[in-house]
Amino acid sequence: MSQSRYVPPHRGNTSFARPRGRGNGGFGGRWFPDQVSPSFRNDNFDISEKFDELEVIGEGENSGVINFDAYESVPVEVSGNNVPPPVNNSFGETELEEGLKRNIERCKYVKPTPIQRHAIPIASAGRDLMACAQTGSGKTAAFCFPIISGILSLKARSSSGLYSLPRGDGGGVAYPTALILAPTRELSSQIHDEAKKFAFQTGLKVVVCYGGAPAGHQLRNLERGVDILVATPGRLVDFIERERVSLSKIQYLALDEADRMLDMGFERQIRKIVQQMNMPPPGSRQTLLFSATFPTDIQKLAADFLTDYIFLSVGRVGSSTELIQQKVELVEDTDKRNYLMNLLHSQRGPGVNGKKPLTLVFVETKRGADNLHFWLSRNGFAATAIHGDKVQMERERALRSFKSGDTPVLVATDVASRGLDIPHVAHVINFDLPRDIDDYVHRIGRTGRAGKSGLATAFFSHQNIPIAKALVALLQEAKQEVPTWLRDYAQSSSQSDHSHRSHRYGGGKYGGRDFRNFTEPKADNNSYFGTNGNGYHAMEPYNTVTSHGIPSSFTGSSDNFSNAAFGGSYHYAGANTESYGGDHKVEGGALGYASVVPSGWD
DNA sequence: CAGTAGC
Repeated sequence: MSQSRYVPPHRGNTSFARPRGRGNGGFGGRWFPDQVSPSFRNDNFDISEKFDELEVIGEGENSGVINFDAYESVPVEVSGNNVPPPVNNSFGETELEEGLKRNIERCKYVKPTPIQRHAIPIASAGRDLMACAQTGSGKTAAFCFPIISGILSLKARSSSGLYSLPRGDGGGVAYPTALILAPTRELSSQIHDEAKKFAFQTGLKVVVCYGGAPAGHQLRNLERGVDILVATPGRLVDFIERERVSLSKIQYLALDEADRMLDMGFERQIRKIVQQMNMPPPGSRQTLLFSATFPTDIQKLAADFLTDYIFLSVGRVGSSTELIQQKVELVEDTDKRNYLMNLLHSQRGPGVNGKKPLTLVFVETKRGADNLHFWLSRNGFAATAIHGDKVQMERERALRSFKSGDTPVLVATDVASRGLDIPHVAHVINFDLPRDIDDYVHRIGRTGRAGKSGLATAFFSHQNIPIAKALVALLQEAKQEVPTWLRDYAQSSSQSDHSHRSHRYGGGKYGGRDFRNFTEPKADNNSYFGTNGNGYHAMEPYNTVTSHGIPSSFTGSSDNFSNAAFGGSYHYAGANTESYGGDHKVEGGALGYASVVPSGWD
């Protein structure tokens, strides 16, 4: 086995060997003892100094030690054909390239999070993947590691003459090998920072492109060569149309916040980039989709981009949230400001290390953000605001000022709701609740990251009745207290989950279910479909899928299913992870069809 | 309807 070959990097002295890791990954430049994870309090003090010593690029804002205990008992669902087994307890077991492993070690990530344990072997095996995992549980590394490792091994082979991987061709056109797309500029920037750390001294070049910043600098970076391009859609399309970037050599495509990227407002751009800009088709590239939420209707859209993919869900979709204490208060619009003021006053005491606790306040509109920011400032609160009508410099300044604690209150629109890893956010306040419950999940996920606890307070007004039902379901799922009045609203409202998407959760609310398992017609003699109850069906996780051939009823029925594979599936509770494979039984038969064999990319 | 996203 490859793990016996793994040789820890030479500088791995034992004082490093303790669980620590990433939120969304990062180097611990600053680190504050974690009030809520006392189990690690005594052995973390040396993170930053060890780190700085290594000169590994800059300051990882998203530093942090993972409280692994918080993740030990999460449910996992995996389905698809021939699912590669997870690794257990260390990155040493993975088949990642040595250069990357060295950086992982430098990052002090000694132990993969659950999403990493499962996703890395799947992605390393070259499989397409649709993955759901809680906010703050380490998704960025989960897709970055296999991509970086994969490119490194391609290059290794290339030097022996097997592959030719063009980078800038001298004609001013950049040919990235991997493309990572994200829905906001700040998130792209964050992913870029992370990926650079992971690719440190490997020779790989990571470049980021997004709007609102001068194009010249980004273009110069592209000209110097790019292996991994991180981008937001608009600027990328611009560069492609100007023929400064070509996607014709793409072998890895990752969509972070994938459901967002395929939702209205982004879907067309993504389809254009992926399907109409010369990118190799599914089967000729590897596609990785990650998010904390993955509504059924979006899963169906996403299937267009994938081939014989594996669906992976770690923890309830839209949940991590047992770590986040959620409160819902009945506050009418006219009372919100006073209520907020009281809340902020009540938490004015010194926070971690004498810093004020950071509070992130979400509002519905850009104008609302400005108004509330102004009002807070006038009332003596050091606040700032971020939204899409601000110029990029202001956006970045606001974020920086919030992270540093200079302005411990940040008023934000949904521009800040997804992916941003801001350490030490103690409290997320939904001043205005979003219309979509998934947005709520992402917003509160700005706290309670990397296994730490957090607090989320929502102001529920009359206008929010449409999401009452979904909110109650979510609170129950996360084992939170549900106010009686809210339960009443939920029962009285005829609204189902959403105004126009009531079917989105298909067969299982928040279940992180693979839609292929409950929307497909049952295949005879394969009773495995539709057996997903609440229990954990103990299953043999791998080598269960051997059959081929797809029922004719599947084949031409829908574009959405053209690439889908229907295969084995397993669930288990995290309690079983340590003895993985020991106590699982085969769940049932499997069916699938021969996957498209990758046939090169040009 | 809001929000994100290029000049």
